[in-house]
Amino acid sequence: MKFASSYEPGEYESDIYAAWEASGIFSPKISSLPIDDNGDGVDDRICTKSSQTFSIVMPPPNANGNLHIGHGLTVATEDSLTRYYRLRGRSSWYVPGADHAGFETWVVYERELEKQGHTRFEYSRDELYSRVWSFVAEQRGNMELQLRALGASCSWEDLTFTLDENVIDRVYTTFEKMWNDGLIYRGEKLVNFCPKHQTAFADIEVEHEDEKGTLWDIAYTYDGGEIIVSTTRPETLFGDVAVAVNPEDKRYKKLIGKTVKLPLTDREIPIITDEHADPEYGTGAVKITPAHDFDDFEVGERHNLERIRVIAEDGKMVNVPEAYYGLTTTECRKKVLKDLKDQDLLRGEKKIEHNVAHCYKCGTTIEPMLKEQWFVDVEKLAKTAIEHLENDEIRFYPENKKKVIINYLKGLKDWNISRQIPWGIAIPMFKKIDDRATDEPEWIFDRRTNLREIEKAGVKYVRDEDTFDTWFSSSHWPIVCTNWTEENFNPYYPLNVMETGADILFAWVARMIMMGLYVTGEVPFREVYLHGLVLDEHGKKMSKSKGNVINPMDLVTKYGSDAFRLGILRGRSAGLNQAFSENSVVAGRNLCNKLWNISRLIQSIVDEKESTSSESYTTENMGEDWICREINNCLEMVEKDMKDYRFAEAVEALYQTIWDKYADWFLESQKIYQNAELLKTTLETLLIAIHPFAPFVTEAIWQNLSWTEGFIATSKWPVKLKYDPISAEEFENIRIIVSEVRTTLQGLPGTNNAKKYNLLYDKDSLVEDNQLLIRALTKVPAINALEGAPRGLRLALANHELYLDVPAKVVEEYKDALTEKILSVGRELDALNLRMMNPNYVDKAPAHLVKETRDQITEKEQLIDRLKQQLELI
RNA sequence: GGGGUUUUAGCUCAGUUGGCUAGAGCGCACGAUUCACAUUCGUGAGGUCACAGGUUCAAGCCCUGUAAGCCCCACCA
Repeated sequence: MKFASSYEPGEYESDIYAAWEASGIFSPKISSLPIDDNGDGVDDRICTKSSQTFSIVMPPPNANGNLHIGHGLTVATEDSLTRYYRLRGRSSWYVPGADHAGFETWVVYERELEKQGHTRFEYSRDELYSRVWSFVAEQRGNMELQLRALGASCSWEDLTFTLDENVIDRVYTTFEKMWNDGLIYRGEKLVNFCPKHQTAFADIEVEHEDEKGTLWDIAYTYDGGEIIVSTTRPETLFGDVAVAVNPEDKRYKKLIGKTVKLPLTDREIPIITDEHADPEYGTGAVKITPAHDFDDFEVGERHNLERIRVIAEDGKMVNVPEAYYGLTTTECRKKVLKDLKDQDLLRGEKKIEHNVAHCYKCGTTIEPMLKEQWFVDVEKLAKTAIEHLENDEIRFYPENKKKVIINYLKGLKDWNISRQIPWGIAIPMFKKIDDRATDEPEWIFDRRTNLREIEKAGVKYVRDEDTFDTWFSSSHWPIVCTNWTEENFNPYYPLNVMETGADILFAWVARMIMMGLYVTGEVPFREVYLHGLVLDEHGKKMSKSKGNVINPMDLVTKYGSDAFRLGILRGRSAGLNQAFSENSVVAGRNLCNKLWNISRLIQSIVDEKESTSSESYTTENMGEDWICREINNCLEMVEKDMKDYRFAEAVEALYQTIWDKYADWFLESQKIYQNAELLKTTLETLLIAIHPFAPFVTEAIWQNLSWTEGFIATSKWPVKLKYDPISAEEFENIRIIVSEVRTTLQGLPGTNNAKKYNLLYDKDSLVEDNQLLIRALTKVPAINALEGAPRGLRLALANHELYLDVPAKVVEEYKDALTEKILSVGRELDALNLRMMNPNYVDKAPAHLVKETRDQITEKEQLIDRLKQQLELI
């Protein structure tokens, strides 16, 4: 095959991915079944487990949607790790996933139904479930194709969908265990309820926003007086069961224990004391509505108060006087206010700013609603998780997140796992409907959720209509993706690393840790790497409403998959929300093209030399030793950066080495002396080293090169190159000389100086021996031995006797620049001398630093001498 | 209210145990040119490291405080 003059990703990427996939190289090589090769009855995988495997699972993208830029970062990060460890020889398993995304998908589907003029209430739960299933099935596939386009080297036959049978099975097993352990309870609690979506939300799914509101003062009367309470929700007064005042509040001391008449009703309610009442706020007296307010619920618990529900799930009034019955909360508020005013009980109103909870999908105000729900008692789970975290069993990147997650777990409230939507895993609980069977428990666990009714021992039960909170099932992710079981040892569990967004640290990571420990007794992963949000180029959050959303697929199409991966990893570090810049993707694209052309050049040299394939090379000149040293340094940096999850730094090191060192110095030098075997080895080394980040272009090159075999994706991580360190260091002198020649020529008056002036050397074997090379790198027309007295312009930085053969007239024009240079070196010298004159520095600083300073002083002094010689030559 | 985090060149970011004469990419300026690559090569100009104190021989880095931004959690009847 031939190398075109530029790399066109579109021509290679899909074919390459298809070839990888067809060859099965992304499947892990170690079976998940027990192996006992030596017949000692012990599973042989146990001893070598951690050093031989690498496992990572994909946070499942929504099966129903397209990938966004955050997924792009996720894949770039996770796949780089996977490919790196695969090259390092580990049996690597990257398990892909798809999320049924319970609520997200439900919202989309319900909108779809509305468009068709239907509502969910026309169908049974089971009908809805199968309808959404088909809906998602139609959409699925998009997301998987996009993951392939990003180069994700995952094991597709292991793709796990969150509604797969084994997932449901595992979730039921856990639930059953929790039920038997008494960790599951049915409780009447206030939940965040969205009246539009008719479902409860976890606290974490609710968004709080500041809003303008009104605080009304209402008079609650008693015989011979009244107490004024302040409220933002007058319509809930029908649910009031008490008025609370602060025990320290002197104003109301006398009223404690009295009863007052609840306005617009005949009911009498007591005046109680509770810390919750803030004397500073409003009138200091607060109405207590346990069924419709979170704080009041707690006050009610403390004082054992009744909970009166006055708002139904559809957002309409119930359990209220006839005149208000069936009104919406808004209508009811109006009427209550009007009626209070008519009865002269409304004593004032004040505009305030307060924080209101909203549904994160539709923006509807969340109604705290009293509901029977399934809860997980999290106390023990959280406690165990904290113990293991404090025991440093999981390493976090960034480190500080460990503290944050422990802090969260310490204050964790019981977990409401019921959701009132059909799209999800059915809760496997059945309620007794046979009242005569009084000895039987009210609720029983049963896996047969495909049935609406079951019969056990002659008693009939009906299935709970609710489904699980998605986090309940996804907290099993490391367990279900690796097919962990109670019976067999699994070499892929715990995962080596969990990679995900820092924004779901609480919702997901914390729950996976609790669940992993509960189910398997082990932490589910050894390390956690959290990435931040990808912000737009101005550092703002991407959102549809702002119109600043960037589609990763557009970038892949425009610049190639590798360019996207290199670009998105650049300038990014763990846990931080950082801006995205298309420029970085452009730089990535350019690097791919550079790699392509480097390979093209090397292939042409190899062809020309008809190099017979031999494994070893010998270095023959300084540049060759030098590049081996630089490549070794680069490998070391990449290895360390990968261990520390410093992807941006690893990419940076490779970029600098490939471009600045390999292409601009080494390959240029190879235009004089060519070492085909070394070129082959060094190219392979660099291609493999950057393969984790740029899989497609490196594979495309690998397949085009005449001497390589197999896939680069499954090649071996390179060993360090052998070289002569003294020779390598000598090449630095050449670099210094070349750089100075270039700089000086650019600084001289006139243009095209490189072609005008020759370089003269005096008794210098380094320059004499490397004339060709220096000429090629500097472009000077000739390099000659100096004859007679020194002339022209002496090069001062390089510690060699070198002169540019420049006419006196030109040097004269350069004089000012030279004088300025002498002054600036003089200033640096002064600073160094000042440091040495400080006795504390000489006494206290480490000896090697003091010596370094002394050496620098000597160097500067010599440099000034040489610069002065330049002046004298004029 | 609690917690976290950021502030370094025009822009986006490195700077890991204090040794810095503060780096990179992009952008900018100047120069080169067809023999791997204009998705190129060479050279250069850009910085009171947010601010104020402190510790130290030495502070971008450590400590105290201030300011501005961002994120998360809790919550205001």
